[in-house]
Order: sequence, then C-alpha cells, then structure tokens
Amino acid sequence: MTTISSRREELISTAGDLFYRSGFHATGIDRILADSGVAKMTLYKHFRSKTDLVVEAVKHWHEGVLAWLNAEMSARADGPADKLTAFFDVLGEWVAQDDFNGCLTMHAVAEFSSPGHPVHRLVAERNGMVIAFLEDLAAEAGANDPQALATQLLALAHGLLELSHAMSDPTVAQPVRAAAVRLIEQSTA
Amino acid sequence: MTTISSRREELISTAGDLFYRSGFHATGIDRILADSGVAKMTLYKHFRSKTDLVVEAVKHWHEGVLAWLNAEMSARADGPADKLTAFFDVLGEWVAQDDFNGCLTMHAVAEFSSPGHPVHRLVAERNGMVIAFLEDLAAEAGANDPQALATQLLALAHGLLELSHAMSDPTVAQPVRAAAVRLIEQSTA
DNA sequence: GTTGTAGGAGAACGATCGGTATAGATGACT
DNA sequence: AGTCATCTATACCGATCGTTCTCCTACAAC
Repeated sequence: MTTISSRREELISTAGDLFYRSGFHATGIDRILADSGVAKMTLYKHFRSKTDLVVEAVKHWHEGVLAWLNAEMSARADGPADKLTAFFDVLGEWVAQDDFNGCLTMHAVAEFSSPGHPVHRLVAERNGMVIAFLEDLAAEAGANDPQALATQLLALAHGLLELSHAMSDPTVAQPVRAAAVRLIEQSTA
Repeated sequence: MTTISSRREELISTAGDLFYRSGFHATGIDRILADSGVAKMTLYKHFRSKTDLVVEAVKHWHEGVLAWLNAEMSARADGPADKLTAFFDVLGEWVAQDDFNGCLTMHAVAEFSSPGHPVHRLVAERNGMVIAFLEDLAAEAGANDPQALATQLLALAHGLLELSHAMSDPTVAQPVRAAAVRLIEQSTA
C-alpha cells in the first residue's frame, strides 16, 4: 500500500509462516496467495519462481530469528562467555513456546537436500555466519580453540532444536544447556 | 518371487532410497513404481496409502542404520564408555561417506512436522528407543546422570548429522567427537 | 487528460499428484 | 484340469501443482 513493494514483503512473511507450519513442498502457491490476499500475477512480478520465494522467505525468517536471539542474549548477559550460555537459555525458552515447530533453515535443508540447490546453499551460508558469530564470542571469551568451541555449541544447539521438535519435549533443553556450560567452562579455563 | 511378499520389501527398500535422496513429498508414487518395477495395484494391495509406505520405509531405514551403528560400535569397543565414544567415531565416518545425505528420520520430522502425524509419531518413538539405548550404556559406564548424558550425546549426534549435511562438511565430526568425549569423561569421573 | 505503473481477478496451460477400476497373465496347489 | 492368489498393464479419476495469459481497475505523474 504505502511502500512500493509492501506486497512483496507480505508474500515473504506469509510464505514464511506457511512454510514453517506445513513445509515447503506441501505448501502450494495458491495457499500463499489466499492467505496473503495477493494476486497470482503480483507474485510472479516480484519472484521469478516459487524457489525464489522460498529463498527469500528462508532468508527473512533466519534474519528475524538471529536478530531476536542476539537481542535476547545481549539483554541477559554482558561478557562474551555469559552470552554463550545465555544463547542456550534463549533457545530453551524458544523450544518451550507453543508455536515452536523446529527450525525453518533445518527443515529447508531436509527438503532441499541436494547441496547444489539454491535453498541449500543459502542455508549453508547462513550456518557459516552463525558459526562465525559464535566463534567471535568464543574468542572474546578466551577459548583456546574458538572454532572448535563454536562448532560444538552450534551442533548442540541444532541437536536441541531438532530433538525437542521431534519429541515434542522442551525439557531436552536442560541437559543440553548443562553440556554447553561445561564445554564453555572447559574451553575457557 | 520366492518369499510371499518380496514385492512389499522391494517397495519399502526402493521407496526408502528415493525418500532419502529426494525427500518425501518430492518423490511421487509413480517414481517409486518405475524404480522398483512394481505395478501400481500391487503397491495399494500392500499399503493403504502413501503415508503407510512412508512409515514402513522410515522404520526399515532406521532399523538398518541402528543395526549398522550397533555392530560397528561393538566391533570397535568392549566397555560401555568406549562404545559411547565409538558411537561418534562411526558417525564421523558415516557423514564422510559420499552418499551421506543426512538422517532420514530427521528429514521425516522436518517434512511431517505436525506432532500428531503418524510419521512424526514413529520418529518420536524411535528417538526414545535410541535415548534408552544410550542411557543403558551410560548407566553401565557409571554415569552419575545417565539420562542427562544420553540426551546430551544424542543432541550432539543429531547436531553432527544435521550440520555436516547442511554444510557439506564432514570435518564437523572432529570437534563434536571431542565434545562427546569430554562429556562422557566428566560424567563418569 | 493522458500515460504509466502496480496490482486484482480469473481463466487456462500441461503436468503430476495420490488413488481406483478393469482385464489379463502367471503359477502353485488340489 | 481347475481354482485361487498374486502380480502386471493400462486407462482413468478428480484434484492440485507451478506457471502464463488476458482483461480490468486504481492511482499518481506529467
């Protein structure tokens, strides 16, 4: 309406929600159009194909989650080591939310599992950004091997997101958080 | 041919391969029939629906992987603690294989993310079995909190499978294995 | 007033989806 | 020889897939 491409953003947001709840292949174009109230031709004016829309939706979703995580971490901790443990506190609260349904980027990799697929490549790139982010914190915290610690923590985090979703059990977060704390303490000792 | 329902097993095996490589929704019935050389009516004599076939295929795949993992672990280690670390050695070799494409049960949860879906429920149940298996080993190894250790290790394992697939990088296995070793040592100290 | 642009509504495209119906071939057991 | 099960082959069903097309409206710029 007001902005030039508010329709585009509306499509990205609506598509992201639907993809998150129902999956990518299972969500048809028509459903996205019905939920967003946008005409079909408008979609194909803004995106070359459904794959393009998937890429933008995953990108937008990931940016939102990352910004939220970062804000929560900063609000709960000051030092880099405390931020790393706060990371798992926030994740623990996320997986306990009613509308938690796993991680969209992980779902995207599962559905577009060929490494050459644009969506897969996007997620690989975003995972690299997250590792770099954790690695910076680990380095600031004085870890003796920041890259290793970052990888270990991201693996723990992904495992937490996947397991709690698969088993519908948010209590997985407690032992996982404890494991993270131990790895951080041992690495920065 | 020889066995009464060799067609049924052929369908389960072929479907599992296709689901693993291309995903569940992206793999159509016709493709499964073409690859297996089975007639359409035969499929619907053995399975009520595609969902039924998915369930059986995931079950079969999971049983195979579990049996392979268990055999490899037993071949490499004697004591329960050594078996737990061997678990991550085997996982590390798995993710380094050329045809590694992630974990089918994790893909299944991603595509059938509603907790009430039969496929989702199946995977939740199988994850429970794996946790119980690890918990037994942890208890035998003298862990002070076997359930917590089992959950931590399974989260690490799932994180390894997901990350190495998403980033097409099997070297993630090394720091993850190191993390597992530390958690095991600390828990059994 | 005219032109340009963004979008809306909806028909139509060929393809494929999961699933069903029908008819014939196969082969083992009585 | 005859019977019954299984499997094949193929045509078909309605529905939906992603995508393209045409026509119409609203509005802002010049």
